[in-house]
Amino acid sequence: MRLHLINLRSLYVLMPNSAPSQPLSLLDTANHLQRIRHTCAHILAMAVQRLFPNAKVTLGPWTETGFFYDFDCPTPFTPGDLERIEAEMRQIIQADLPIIQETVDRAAIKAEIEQLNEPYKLEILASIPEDAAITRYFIGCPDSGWTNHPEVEPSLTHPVAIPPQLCWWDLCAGPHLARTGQINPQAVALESVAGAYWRGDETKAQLQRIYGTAWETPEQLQAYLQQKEEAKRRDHRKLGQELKLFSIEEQAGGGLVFWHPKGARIRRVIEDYWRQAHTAAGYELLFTPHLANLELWKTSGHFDFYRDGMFDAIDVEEQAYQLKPMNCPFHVLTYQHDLHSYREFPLRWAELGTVYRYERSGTLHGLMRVRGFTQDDAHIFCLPDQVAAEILGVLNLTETILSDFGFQDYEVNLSTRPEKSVGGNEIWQLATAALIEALETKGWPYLTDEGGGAFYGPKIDIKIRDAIGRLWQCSTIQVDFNLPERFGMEYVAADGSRQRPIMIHRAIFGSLERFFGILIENYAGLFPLWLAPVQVRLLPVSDKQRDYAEQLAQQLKQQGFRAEVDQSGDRLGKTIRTAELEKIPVIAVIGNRELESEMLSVRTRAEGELGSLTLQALIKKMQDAIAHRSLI
RNA sequence: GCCGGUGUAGCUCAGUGGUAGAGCACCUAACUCGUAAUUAGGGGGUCGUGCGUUCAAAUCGCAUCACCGGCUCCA
Repeated sequence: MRLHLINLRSLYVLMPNSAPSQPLSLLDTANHLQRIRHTCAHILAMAVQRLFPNAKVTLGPWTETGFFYDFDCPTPFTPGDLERIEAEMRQIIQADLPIIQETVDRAAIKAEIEQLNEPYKLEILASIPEDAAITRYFIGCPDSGWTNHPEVEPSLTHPVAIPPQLCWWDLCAGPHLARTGQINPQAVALESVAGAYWRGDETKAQLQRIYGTAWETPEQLQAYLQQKEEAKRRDHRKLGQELKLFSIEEQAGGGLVFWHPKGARIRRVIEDYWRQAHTAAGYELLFTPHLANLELWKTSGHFDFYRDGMFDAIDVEEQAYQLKPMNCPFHVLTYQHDLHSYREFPLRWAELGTVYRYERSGTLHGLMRVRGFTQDDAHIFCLPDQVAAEILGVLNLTETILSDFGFQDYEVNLSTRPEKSVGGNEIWQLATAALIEALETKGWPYLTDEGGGAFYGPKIDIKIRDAIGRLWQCSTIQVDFNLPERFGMEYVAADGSRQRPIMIHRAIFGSLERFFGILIENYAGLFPLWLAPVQVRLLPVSDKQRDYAEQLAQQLKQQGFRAEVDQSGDRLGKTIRTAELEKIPVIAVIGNRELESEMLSVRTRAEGELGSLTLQALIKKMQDAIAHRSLI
């Protein structure tokens, strides 16, 4: 997942991205942890400049888990450098230097920065509004006569001893701690170095960003590191490999997903469930091509607006054809084939549509960011006064589906009109009001992202919270004024006139690939019984019980279970170990005792050994677990 | 795409200029076994790819592809 850590647009308004309406008050004394982190960023910058006098400082804010600082440094920082920088930071912390705020005069500080040759700081200074107060923060005592870039001989082999009168400063709005010694050096760690662009703009200079984490106590640091380990343990790329769910093949190209038999079984369960749920909610299901004449994409506007995300066109008998990056124009064409009456509305058309988008190589990431994926897409064509009810219907269906996959905690965003957009103000207001009405009827709290909508209409995005608290964006509901206009869509109204329908785009999983990745991580590979690729494995104690085990497996399969017999010929202990490592929910041992008693010795992933059960009792137990979508 | 890192057997990894290794997996044989690894043997790699340096390259250089950590992007 990408964590949006902070807003970098202005050094003077530091705010967590998750709560954009609550900037950190400069007078806020309660945010001790943020002060720790912000001060750590300064200490990091000070340490780096002491060890690497050529490094230019830029800026370094606090984040949700720590801090970072971006440097322009001609030599790349190595992992070994990080260790030395961290050691230097500890020295600065342990020297317990005072941190002193000073309000400065613009012209005077400008001259001072110029003298220090810190071009990025000059740019920051220039971006501070004329009427704003300008402050700097010293680490160490400003009266000591020492200043940045001290004449201390820097050393790359060992930390530089900190003279007590040392001083370093950074242009900054604060807030900070009063002394470096208020930081627990055992609760701070540097994490990684990465590339970053100055001002987040890829046309500007590439900087080196050093990430660190900082907490109030060593225990909190340990807890954070454990959480990171847990996320690593659940990584869908690792589990996907171990559980033989999917792969991405270098020979085929990056970002193209191969669903292996076990992953494909899960996908089929998901798709079957999805089709059933949509049919029940009044949707029709469509199938459309993967490719179409490029003219279609010119008509839709995608060629103008999103060409960068499309693969190059394919020449077909001197006509340009385009691999589809979206399904919507195909649904519009399907609509256009017939003349529609208002009496048919709302029309709800859904498709598991596979789209292909050009994503830059560096952005590809397992199942989360790919170049070919299947959207659980749908388009609703309706009358203006049906929009709010349709949106509400989508919210209800979304809740039903997501909660059946174990997601009950959502964060909802409403995104309004962006600068670059189409359509009249009136219709934007109408659509936005319909989205709000639906959200309020549903009773879901939401955050508003002003200007975050699509160019063609406002949208609702729903993020789900997973088992370890991470948020994932999946569902999206968008009102579209653009496509009906561009394609000249019409319906016949009650008075016989031709009118333009409203179009709603929506996806609940978003992409099947991505949702599968989220499921793997959410369940840590321990899929609930209804999703498990192998639900029950029968383990014959020796070859003598193999035929009997096969008969039982056959009966289970006839009841619709995904059942199989261990064919390895290994000893019992090994077959159990194998089944456990494969995270199979139910295993049943078949030995002579079971053969004679016609029972099964059952062991489940959640409950351990259950003792002897009849086949009927096991079937009942599994049917219950499937009905409740539980782990068993 | 950009910055940095990585690429050796199906998987996880060792191997710093001189005849490619281990564990697991796979195959074969023996054992016919009771709740997380039976024993023995065997097969398997143009060391991501290409070009170069060298008497000699997994090892050094350049290019390229893929992946990893980020940035940027994400209709």
